[in-house]
Amino acid sequence: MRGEKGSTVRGDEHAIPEGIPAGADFDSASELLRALAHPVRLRIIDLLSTGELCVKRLEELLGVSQPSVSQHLRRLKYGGLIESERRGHLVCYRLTEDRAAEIARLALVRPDAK
Amino acid sequence: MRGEKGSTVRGDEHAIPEGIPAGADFDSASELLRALAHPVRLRIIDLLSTGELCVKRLEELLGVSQPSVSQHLRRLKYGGLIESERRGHLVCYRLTEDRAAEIARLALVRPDAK
DNA sequence: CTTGAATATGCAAATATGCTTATTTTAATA
DNA sequence: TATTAAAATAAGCATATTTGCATATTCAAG
Repeated sequence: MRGEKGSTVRGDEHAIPEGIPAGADFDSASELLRALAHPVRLRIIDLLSTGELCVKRLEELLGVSQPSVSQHLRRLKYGGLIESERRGHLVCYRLTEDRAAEIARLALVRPDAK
Repeated sequence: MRGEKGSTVRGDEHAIPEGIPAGADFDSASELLRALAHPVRLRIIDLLSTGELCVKRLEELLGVSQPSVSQHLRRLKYGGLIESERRGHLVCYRLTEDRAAEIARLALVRPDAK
């Protein structure tokens, strides 16, 4: 991307229709969605919606290399979607809020199986 | 991406926890989220949740160049989130289903204003 | 204080995105 | 038919992601 980062606002706008959640933050929202917009991360969120899981277990369940799992977890963590806690020599992850899981579930619903 | 495309499945998995929507299609879901994961597209979805709007009007409301608006619209259209209809020399767009707007609204909700 | 398992990081190459500036297509009208 | 407005496409770039692999780092036991 070349521009700075905010939602581009080039000219003056006219009457704002409505429906826009007051001071909605479209940038943060899109970041949240980007964090979720990856098959592996979606599966991680889905798996964690059941309960806490450690990296090792996720690696097995996902069938993805450990470094890869860690990277995806880091991304989700930066996004504030999950949090971790060390338990012995395992590091367990869990969701910090339900929003992520709700969005994931909505996105996973196939309205009309392709 | 270097590999094919599907959610990587490298080894055999063990007991699948649960919570996973049967034959959930994580790839399609992540595509849907990627389509929404952009501030301008989120605003478009939000604006359209109010009702039909033509490109020209969107261009004004968004303060984004016409080609850019068209590109975002095309992306949303490919994702099946919106549909268009020609009205005179204007082309109007509207949501095809509520899912997109619901996800957008969920993502826009600030649980704890930063 | 070694050892081995579990995690985290760093990199480089391949892709994917998004924006801007033309150019083209479509349909309405003079 | 020639013109014009509106929208879609194409081309060129700069930047971001994703991946796979290699390499650290961190712990918990011995």
